[in-house]
Amino acid sequence: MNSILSKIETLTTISHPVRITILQELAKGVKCVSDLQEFLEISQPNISQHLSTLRHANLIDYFIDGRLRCYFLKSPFVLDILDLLKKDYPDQLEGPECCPVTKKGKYEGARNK
Amino acid sequence: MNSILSKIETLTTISHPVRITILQELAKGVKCVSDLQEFLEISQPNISQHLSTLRHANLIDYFIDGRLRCYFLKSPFVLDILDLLKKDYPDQLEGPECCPVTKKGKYEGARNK
DNA sequence: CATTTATATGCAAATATAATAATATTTGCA
DNA sequence: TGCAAATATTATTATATTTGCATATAAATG
Repeated sequence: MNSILSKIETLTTISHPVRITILQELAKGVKCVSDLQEFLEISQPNISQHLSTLRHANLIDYFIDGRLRCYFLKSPFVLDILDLLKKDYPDQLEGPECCPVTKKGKYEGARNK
Repeated sequence: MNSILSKIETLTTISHPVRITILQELAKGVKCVSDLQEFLEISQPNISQHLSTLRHANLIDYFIDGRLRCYFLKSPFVLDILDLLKKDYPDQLEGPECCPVTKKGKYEGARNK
């Protein structure tokens, strides 16, 4: 789980509004499927599918309580991502002032974008 | 750029090995397309396509130096994500010990997963 | 001005993803 | 046992993404 590639796969997996919402809920605590149904305006089978996707990506797991499946968050990396989603950002970084150096460029200072 | 939804879109956009590699390079400094060609083992048109994707997502921009296009990173959010990609994580969070409370569960302690 | 270099664009084929609908599985309880 | 609740699975369809290839554009060079 620490290779760049597996983290990119994780990003791919979680980059979906429904799955992010599920993960945000699970970050608050254990939830069973019907708890999640109250938050999500999609069908139960669709929720199950998203849960299955997240589980196969090793990001969540569950235990069983009777007929409930109680899901919880398993990935510390995902927790960090969720934090960044809450964070506030300035619109954009300042671009390089002028004369950046790349291998091929001479860059005499013109920035005629 | 500060809504959760636009951040999720950003995640979707960057969740691709080639695009992450491009962004990591740009995080180090300005690069023109042919600089990037040395890192990436894909065709030039394909690189241009990824750059175009990133640019339309407002994550990078460029300025022109002669026939070079000098790309740079524009999104502070992406910088933070790139940092997380380098970070080291424990394999997984500890699950809830027992008896978590959800709306519907009684959870008398059994954790017969 | 023709050619070369750097880069972009458009389109088609292959592939992946998402939502939906229908059905199945498991458990609790009467 | 049998039924209902909670959840999962599968197939199907619709849509999006990725890549390769051919071509286009724009600036520099001879």
